[in-house]
Amino acid sequence: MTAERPELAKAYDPKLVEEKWYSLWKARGYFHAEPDPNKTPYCITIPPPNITGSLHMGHALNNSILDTMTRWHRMRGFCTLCLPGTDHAGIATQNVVERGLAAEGLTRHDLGREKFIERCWQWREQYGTRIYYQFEKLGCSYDWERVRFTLDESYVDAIMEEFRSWYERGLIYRGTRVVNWDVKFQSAVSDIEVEMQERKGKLYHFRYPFVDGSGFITIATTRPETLLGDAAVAANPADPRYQPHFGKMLRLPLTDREIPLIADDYAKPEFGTGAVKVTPAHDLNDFECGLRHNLPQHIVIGKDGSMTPLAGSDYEGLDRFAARKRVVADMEALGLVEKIEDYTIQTPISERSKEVIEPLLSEQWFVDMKPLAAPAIEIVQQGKIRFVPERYRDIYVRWMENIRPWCISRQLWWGHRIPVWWTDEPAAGSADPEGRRHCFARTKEQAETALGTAHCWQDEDVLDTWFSSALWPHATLGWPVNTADLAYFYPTNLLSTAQEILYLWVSRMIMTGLDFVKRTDAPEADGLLAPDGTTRSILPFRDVYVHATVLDEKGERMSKSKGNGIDPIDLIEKYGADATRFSLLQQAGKNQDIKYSEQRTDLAGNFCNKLWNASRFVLMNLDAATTGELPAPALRTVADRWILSRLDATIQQVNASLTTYDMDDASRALYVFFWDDFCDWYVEMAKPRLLRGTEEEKSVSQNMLAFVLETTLRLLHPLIPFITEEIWQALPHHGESLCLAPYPTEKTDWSNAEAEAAMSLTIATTRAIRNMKMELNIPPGTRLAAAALPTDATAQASLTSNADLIASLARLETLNIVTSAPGAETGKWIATPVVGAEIYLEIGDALDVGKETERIEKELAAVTKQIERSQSQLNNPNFVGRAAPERVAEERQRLAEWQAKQESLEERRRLFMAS
RNA sequence: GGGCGGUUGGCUCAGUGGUAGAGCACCUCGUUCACACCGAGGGGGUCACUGGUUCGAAUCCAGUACUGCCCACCA
Repeated sequence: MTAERPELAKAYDPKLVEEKWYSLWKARGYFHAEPDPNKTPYCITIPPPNITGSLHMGHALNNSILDTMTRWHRMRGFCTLCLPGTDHAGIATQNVVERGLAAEGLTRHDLGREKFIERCWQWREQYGTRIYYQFEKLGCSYDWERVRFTLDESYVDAIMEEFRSWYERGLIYRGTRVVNWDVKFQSAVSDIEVEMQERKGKLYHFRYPFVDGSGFITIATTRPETLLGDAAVAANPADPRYQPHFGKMLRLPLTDREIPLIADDYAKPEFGTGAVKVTPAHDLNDFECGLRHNLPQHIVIGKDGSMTPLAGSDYEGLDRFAARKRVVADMEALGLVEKIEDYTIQTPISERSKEVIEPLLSEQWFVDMKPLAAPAIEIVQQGKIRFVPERYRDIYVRWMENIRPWCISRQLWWGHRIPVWWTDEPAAGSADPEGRRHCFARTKEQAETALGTAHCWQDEDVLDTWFSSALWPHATLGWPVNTADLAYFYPTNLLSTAQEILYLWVSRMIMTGLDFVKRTDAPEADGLLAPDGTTRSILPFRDVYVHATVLDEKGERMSKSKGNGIDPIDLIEKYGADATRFSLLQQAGKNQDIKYSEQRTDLAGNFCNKLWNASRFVLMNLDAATTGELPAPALRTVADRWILSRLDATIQQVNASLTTYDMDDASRALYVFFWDDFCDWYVEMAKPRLLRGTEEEKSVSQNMLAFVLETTLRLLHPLIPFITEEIWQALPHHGESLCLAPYPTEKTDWSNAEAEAAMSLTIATTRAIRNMKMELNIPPGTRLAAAALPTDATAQASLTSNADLIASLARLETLNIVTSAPGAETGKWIATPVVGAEIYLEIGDALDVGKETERIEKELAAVTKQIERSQSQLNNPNFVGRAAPERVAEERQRLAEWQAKQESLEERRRLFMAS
């Protein structure tokens, strides 16, 4: 308990509050974690943002969630590590650096590989970590002493080990197949980095004549330029239109080639003419079809997107789109165009360059994913990795079951160069004159030894960025070295991410984790028994939370090109980090997307302001002797017992909601408790004793307020860390920072049904009186006398003990608890029934018979409606016979209450009619 | 084409079998002791549609419509 406590400024200014705390927390090392055998570990390795990135709304949402979970566990006493880092982001970074070069009129080839990579590093030094500063602004309590980057030396060791292992096991292999080719980067990109867009195009119907002059076949295509690479025309074997012609040769127009008409069930009879041209080098389907029929693979489009010599001298060197026009024109000149239709084409676009992807036959490195996917499916099906929301589990499994080989080579410079060395000299003693061989090696020396020759060179390509991020959870903790961190913090607890990288990233982390991290003494829940039967393959994380996508207020995806993005840093500047976090957490539940509007943050800021002002009120009424210790039960008023009961319910709700990642429920529970229960009722009920009570009453009230507020701040801190710390420091408290204060846990002895019932009668009575005054336009300053006629002994007791309280809340002169209705003959009072009592308000000459009759009629109508509903239910023999008996009794009770109310209203109406 | 969501007051969303809710917006009132970024009171919804299950459906089931997202090699 510190005697000297800082004071709270009069007005809440998030900027002043937030600036000082982060650096203090960081300097004191609260966020740094070292393995502690006396504690349970809790670990998150945050999704590493690209070094090209700056904070966007998705980051803000995800990191608000991650930090809330981190702070919550730290306060609960876990040894808590949240490890930050960044991703080198191959294509994205190369893109920005090349753009920079272009501004200087240079290309990467002007610099050469080495100099270019130097430029990338410079860029990374300059801008690559600015997002860390933005995380700090958001309040993220990450361990900055453990920052990792995917090109760190130790991280590279992990990637080399991954490659070596898969290479030696034959899982990594060299293959020639059609890949998605990005002509701008001149590199392969993965299926996942290709987005399909609907674009307007044409469907061209071309005639291919038979060589023997017996007519022609019409085929349809959206890419006429690929005609030049056609190796066959296929039709379905069951298609009677083509059955007589299978095996006949066709003359491929614009070329001197003859191609066969083949039978393959990949051709669908119902589409177009039922005949499809086959271009094995430029279409994945055609490629596979070509393999089945041993067709030649004519590469007619080159890596730069222009036509190759194989396309013929008329076309060589033309850009693919120019070649398209030229082919159409030439076909028209030959009279071989049957028709051209408008057509919507699903066009593959490269996510990074936005260029149309060219499917292209090329030689690449692949990983065979099937054997890696099997355990990754099993562990999820066994429920050892929990997906939240659950629906993503099935989506994951379905995708994993259909997994395809992963092309991991990229023809880029920025990234991890593939650790494979080549030579064209035959191995010693080998009879094979075709000596092209390769081996795994990290250095030329190793390669020379392995290949047995000095004449060798390293593969030019680099690895797909996701090849490195796939190792994130274990590689950041030290793998392949079995460090103390890895032993203690792994498996990690939570992976929270956006749904679009479920496959790209999450599934691959699961596969690599299970494949590479194995332990002999691991508990069953941490993994799968490995094939050797003595070790267990360890899962990388226990929970996968897939957060919502943040859309704009119209429900559209935020994007730079649309210009509808919101910069979270602007929000933090304007409303504060606490309001920004709270507004996002309030919307983060099991929903698939969030329609965000700035108004939400403004409103969350109002909540912070309310918190500030209510705290200021409490603080200004404390004195030096206030300890903030909970007063003994005998000293607590019914209101005190009530607020503790509400507080306990809130503690339980918040802890339960955080366990299931229902941030929205946790936020709502805290909002309602603080604003409605604490501010609107408890503080108002505390005022008489706090401001005008005896010394003892005052002291109990001060300690109650300080205690409840301090507990509430601890509950709120993981969500809104800055403002809660600022206020907490000004309150009586234990410890040096709220970051390290214990998180509230349920206190079942606070739960108090009796106090809740008594307070709900108090609140209902207060509302009834306020309502009567308002409806009859009684000037607010008027102090009236009121009476309450309880319907039973319990109500009698609680009304009697709370009479003064109600009088104060409802601004009455007095509230008398009576045993019979006040004299009806005066006609100067009005009444409202509540559950448990009849409330009378004496308004004397202010009574307006017309208005009062109107008020009674309105209430009667509502009551009558309820009675009718209730009666029809109770008159239904099926309901009485089949519904649960408690339910029927409850309905009877309810009906009785409505009827009592109706009776009293009718009685009142009669009196008014008479007067 | 396949899969998965959503549809509740003017707006944004809670509510998963038993009396339709919140915040904002709207209307009325309020400058005495934290907060007008506030307080008090009020109006406003046949819970998208159709059918089914049930004593009883916003809630469960089937279908329809609209809408969004993810996946996919139909020329």
